[in-house]
Amino acid sequence: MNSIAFPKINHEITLLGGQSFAWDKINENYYGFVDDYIVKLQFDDNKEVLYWQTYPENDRYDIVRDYLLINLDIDNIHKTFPTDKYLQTSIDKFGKILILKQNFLETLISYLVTPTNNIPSIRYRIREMNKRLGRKVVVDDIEFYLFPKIDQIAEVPIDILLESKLGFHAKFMKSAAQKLVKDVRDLEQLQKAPSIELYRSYLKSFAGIGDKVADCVLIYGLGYYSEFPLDVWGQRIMKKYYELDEKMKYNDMRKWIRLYFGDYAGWAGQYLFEYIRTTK
DNA sequence: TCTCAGGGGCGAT
DNA sequence: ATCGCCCCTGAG
Repeated sequence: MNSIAFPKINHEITLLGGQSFAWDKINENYYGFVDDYIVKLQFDDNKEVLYWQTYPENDRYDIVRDYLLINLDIDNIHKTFPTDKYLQTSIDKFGKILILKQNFLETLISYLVTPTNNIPSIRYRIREMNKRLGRKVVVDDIEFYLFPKIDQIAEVPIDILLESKLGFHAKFMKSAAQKLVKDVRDLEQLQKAPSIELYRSYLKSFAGIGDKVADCVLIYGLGYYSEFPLDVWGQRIMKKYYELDEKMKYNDMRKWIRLYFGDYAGWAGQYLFEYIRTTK
């Protein structure tokens, strides 16, 4: 395994906390599917050193660096946060949490599975799909499967997705994949002149993507850290802990949050929800 | 064995 | 604007 100095990141929360469904912790090692690779990570007890390797092609540091935002100074992000007792307590308690830079297409497809599913269930279903459509990579005698290519999902018979237990999400996934294949030119245009509002309205033009899923794709798949996905649970927390109006709507709440938490509101959300989830 | 909610969104009223 | 329903799984 390769090693690099790595700032103290709470890897447990970062990798298994629910922003990504790609990681498994097996014998103190983390294995995850990232683009065309299985990535293996290991952290020393002091969280100062990261050991890593990529498979089947080894030593792809660029993949690890970009995915884990190795060169980003998280302290600078913390400085943008408001003085807030919950946030501060959470950072003191958990240390640094990272928002992973996930593949855009994978994030979009994966979050179509999230409505009315819990995290273990989402992870299970995505792995079932990967088994059927993704490339197999064996690491440490364990079989892993990569996330399928978007055109594979576009062309796959719907039955294969249904066998993967994707249920009523299957048709959304397939039609989304078809739309993504068809929209290559539009996506290139969006990448040339990226804008959060253009991306948001593009995302919401997909069947199966509403406000919440759109925010998830914006922050986790596109790196718009100002976005703060609000599931029913998050809305409940905001109402209770920040005394927001009981009838406040999604978009009004989003505006309030953006104003209060600042440019990295979504990043702040990782700390906030983790804290409240574990100390309620 | 059975019911039911689980990190939403859609379509019909 | 509100309200069933979507498919499947595991918890109780």
